[in-house]
Amino acid sequence: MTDVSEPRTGTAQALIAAALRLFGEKGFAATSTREIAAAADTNIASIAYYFGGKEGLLEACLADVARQLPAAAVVASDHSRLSPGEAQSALETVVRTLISFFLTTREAQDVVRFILRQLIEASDTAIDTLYEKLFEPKHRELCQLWAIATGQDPESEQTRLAVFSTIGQIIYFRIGLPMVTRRMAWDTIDRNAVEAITATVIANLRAATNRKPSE
Amino acid sequence: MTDVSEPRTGTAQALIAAALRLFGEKGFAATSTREIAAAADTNIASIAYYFGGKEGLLEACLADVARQLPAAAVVASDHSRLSPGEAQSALETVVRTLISFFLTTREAQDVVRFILRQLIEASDTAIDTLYEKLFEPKHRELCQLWAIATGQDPESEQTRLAVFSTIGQIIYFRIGLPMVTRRMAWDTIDRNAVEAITATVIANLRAATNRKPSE
DNA sequence: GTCTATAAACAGATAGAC
DNA sequence: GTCTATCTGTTTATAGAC
Repeated sequence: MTDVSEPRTGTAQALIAAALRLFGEKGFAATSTREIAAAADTNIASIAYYFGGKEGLLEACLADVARQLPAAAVVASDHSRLSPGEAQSALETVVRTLISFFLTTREAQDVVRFILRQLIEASDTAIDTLYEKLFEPKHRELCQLWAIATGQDPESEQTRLAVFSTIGQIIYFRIGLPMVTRRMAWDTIDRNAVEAITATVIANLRAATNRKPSE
Repeated sequence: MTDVSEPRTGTAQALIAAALRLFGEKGFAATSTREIAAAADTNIASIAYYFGGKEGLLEACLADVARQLPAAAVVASDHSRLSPGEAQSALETVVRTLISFFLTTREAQDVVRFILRQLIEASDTAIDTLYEKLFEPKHRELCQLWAIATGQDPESEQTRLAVFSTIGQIIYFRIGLPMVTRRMAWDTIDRNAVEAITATVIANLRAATNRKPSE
């Protein structure tokens, strides 16, 4: 078992990719090591060899996600000099990017499913990893944009919760997608569906950021 | 194995209650029948006897939830005669009820966890059950209230998605609770926490329903 | 209806050949 | 590093006594 902090290659990487997909699809407990090994086109013994066991493979998946994803979700390089209008635009861009990432990006689908599942079934330590590496920095960034756009305090309770409620809508449209598609009578998530969802969330965002700070 | 459509008693009911809790806590695959039987204070053979197997017990849990929950989540008896203001009030009451149900109701916690988990890991048939019995009727009701409050068409794409985004915020505050509590530095979900979340969602709701129909 | 004992399949981990 | 074969424990399901 090699260092957890550096990227993998070859068989180890194939195992992580396969595990990420299968853990996301069926859950950790429901996925067998035999299945993972077969999907990675190797043998079960290699899981113990590289990761010490099934549990170690899960941790490696978490580490992999925590390392790769922040780079793919850059908001902006420097917020401090933005005008309120620019901050609002930046917020809307983030919303658009996140929605299309969550709903359409093929390559990211495995990662998204994996993360969402971890959110529900993960242990405290796994959640700590996701929170510190992924969630907290991103949320804090959005709070700063929100503050510039609205003139509020970036770390006020109101701002933090408002950002959560915006993120929440996006995440829900992914988690509740089976319910949404049935209710909307969509058979696929095409451009129009994504655009309709985006329009709804952006409209809510605008309505929320236009609120007076005193309200 | 008896009829799935009628309520259970005695051992069968104890098994359903235990399974509901354990499936919700750990997931279907990670929960063993031994564990369920022990929690229900009976033997593993009784699961096969009453439900035909572990899978049958899951279906019985779904049926149980689908039968019990709609009764506990009544919105209003008759919407048709409400004024826009009354409809708005009814919407806000639903939001308050749902948030306190999702975040604080002790007795409902097992059911909530079970449903949220099913939403992610369930098979198509399980999702169909949840959708038809639980989700669709409730969503349709809320769309009617939304329509009265805003003057929009209750079945327009815009209305249906707006209702989804409101529900989404509530559901997310439950699913993402581990992240929310960390970010908000809450150690428990007390009255103040629930009130802060409620205020955020209600403020978003008001901002959304005040939108012009043409927008 | 309830329960014990057990069968048959499967899990994750590992020893050891190459 | 890779792989097969196997060990050991656990799983669900079931047979059969009461």
